[in-house]
Amino acid sequence: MVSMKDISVACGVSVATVSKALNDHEDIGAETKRRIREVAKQMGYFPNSAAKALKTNRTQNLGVLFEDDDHSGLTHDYFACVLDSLKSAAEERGYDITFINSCRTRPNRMSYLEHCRYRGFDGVVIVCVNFRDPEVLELVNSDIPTVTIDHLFNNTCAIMSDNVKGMRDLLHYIYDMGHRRIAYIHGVESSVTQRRLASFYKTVAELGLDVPDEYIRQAAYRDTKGAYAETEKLLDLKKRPTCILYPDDFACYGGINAIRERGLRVPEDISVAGFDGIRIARHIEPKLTTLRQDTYQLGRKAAEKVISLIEQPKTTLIEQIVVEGEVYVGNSVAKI
Amino acid sequence: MVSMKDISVACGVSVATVSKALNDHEDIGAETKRRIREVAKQMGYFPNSAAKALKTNRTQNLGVLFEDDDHSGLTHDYFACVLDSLKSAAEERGYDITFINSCRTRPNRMSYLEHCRYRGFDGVVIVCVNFRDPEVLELVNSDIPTVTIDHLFNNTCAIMSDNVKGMRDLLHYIYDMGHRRIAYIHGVESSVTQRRLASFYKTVAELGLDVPDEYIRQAAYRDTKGAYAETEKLLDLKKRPTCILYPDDFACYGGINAIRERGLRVPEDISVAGFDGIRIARHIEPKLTTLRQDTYQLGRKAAEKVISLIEQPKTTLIEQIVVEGEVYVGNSVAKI
DNA sequence: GTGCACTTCTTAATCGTTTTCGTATTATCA
DNA sequence: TGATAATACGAAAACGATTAAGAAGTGCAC
Repeated sequence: MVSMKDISVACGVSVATVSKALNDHEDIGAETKRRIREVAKQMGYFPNSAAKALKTNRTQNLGVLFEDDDHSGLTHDYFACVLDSLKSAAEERGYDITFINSCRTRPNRMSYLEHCRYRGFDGVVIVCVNFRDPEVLELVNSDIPTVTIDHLFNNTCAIMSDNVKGMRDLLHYIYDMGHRRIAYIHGVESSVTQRRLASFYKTVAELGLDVPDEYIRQAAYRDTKGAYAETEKLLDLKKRPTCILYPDDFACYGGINAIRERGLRVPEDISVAGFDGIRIARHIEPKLTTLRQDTYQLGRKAAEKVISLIEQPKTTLIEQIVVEGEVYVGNSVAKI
Repeated sequence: MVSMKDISVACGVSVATVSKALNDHEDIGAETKRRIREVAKQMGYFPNSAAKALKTNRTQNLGVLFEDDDHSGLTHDYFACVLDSLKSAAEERGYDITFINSCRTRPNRMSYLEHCRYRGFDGVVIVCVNFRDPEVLELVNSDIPTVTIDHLFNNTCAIMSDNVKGMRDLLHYIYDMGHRRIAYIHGVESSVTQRRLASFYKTVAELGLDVPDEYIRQAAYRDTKGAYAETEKLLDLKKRPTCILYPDDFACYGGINAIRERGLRVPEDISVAGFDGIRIARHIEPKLTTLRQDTYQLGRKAAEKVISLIEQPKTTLIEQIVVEGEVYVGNSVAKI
């Protein structure tokens, strides 16, 4: 590794001068700057991030907390897409991304916050995690700039997919297709679920629909088995729904299986709608009608926000940024 | 941040003593060690990774190069699963994971190798990248311990999914189900494709099957449109295949769509098989018969290997580790 | 009592930067 | 001409750790 020392020798100046020249301080002569920079480039110089971090307390590195109870974080299409977008946006701005270690089994492990301090992350993005975890709270309440995705704390920035509008739009579409008996198998307890569920109730009320209690059921996210089972119960009702909403696209396929196994067709006999808009759902028959969340913007905004919190702490608002999704019209909801 | 200095003051010893106590050097008295450790824990001490890295030239951080031409790295189920497993295995051993910046558009950007030196990665894992990229070659040829996944260089360790055996097993299964006219839509040029294709030819020869040239077609990985188009051509043949192999599960659905649009059924009229074993393929009808690659082992072995290259450079062999997959029997291949 | 070996701890240099403060040189002006 | 200001650079400390080398203190043999 070529260091500033090497450059200073080559140029016959001090390391201080080299440092200042490369960082464009104004007390270095134009010609000297030029020469130093040229030599630096030619010698293939790049700074040592550890030394720089030690001195400046800045690492240009973001920590990403990305874990899931059922260990499906990275393998979860929605979150993977968000992360991918987050990564690109951060890299464009010169920040790298490191995972916050979530291994719980190591002896002498650090808490999330400790790990962040250890690595000196300039900021943190929290995705798809258990937001009631005390360690997450500790992190959120620390002085490290933090952005959460799809969860709202009162003292951090949050990037939220607009689940309220999303659910409303989806319901309106389904209503417009003629459906009046709409069932909703919602996800398990979480703020996202709450939002969607609240929006569901509000919207059906607005639309003047009658939704019997048996139409509201629950299955975990991405749980095809659970969705299958709940769908069966819905199909057993004397007054069947004409359309069923699922927690997410993945689970929706569990429901489709249940429907088809009874010899019913999707969407001719029963319509279904998902949530998320995972890629493959556009390539499999029936193409899922679903609320496609804007993962690109979610990831990008998260990166932008955390970086602005880092670089302009004063001027950056603690706010909630909402990203709208859109109804993707497949062919899983029939016109009736 | 509490530093060793703080602990040394609190304990009335020198920082050197603190450092050695915490690192369990043997020239520190047992009682002193105990006291120092207790105080350290109580004060909430954790080392500063930057300072440590600066001094030791070790970061306990792995770089992961994870990019794709079509920018589908993280959103690609197979690679996402590999990365997830890699991450877990690395974290269990105390290593963190940072993405090697692959943003090509930044002014003054670093090459992959430069970025690795800048961050001081102890080792690197290369996944799903363009292996002909000169920057990748530069990285591979450097002195940084490197492990590649699914690609073989002659001077690095490689973790390979056993595509040869995989293809053979899959073909044998299909053969055993009675199929004699088997078509293969293979992926585009890559070492993985070569291996699978070679294994395909070898196996059909062993089985004494006649495979007309029109049965061998090409479509990009994960390209449902391409797979759709090539499937149509196969269906147009006077002598249709009874079973079609696809580059991967995702593409397979493109083929299924083509088949169904002709009013044919899968698998009753035409059988299909995928490759990869992505999660959702087990939940959608027809459940794909596919070669399920062992992403858990691939990621895990990669982490173990690169860490052993780092920690025991002398004793670690430059080798090729092969991870076998298994035929996942769905119901997309009919018995005939 | 002296010498020697152990054990246990300290001193001080070092890693590659950044940054404050000081200094030498030149320019400006009364 | 001499004082002052502006410009361009350097010396040195500091960030938080590691580590080689050295220095006390203790115990033991003779």
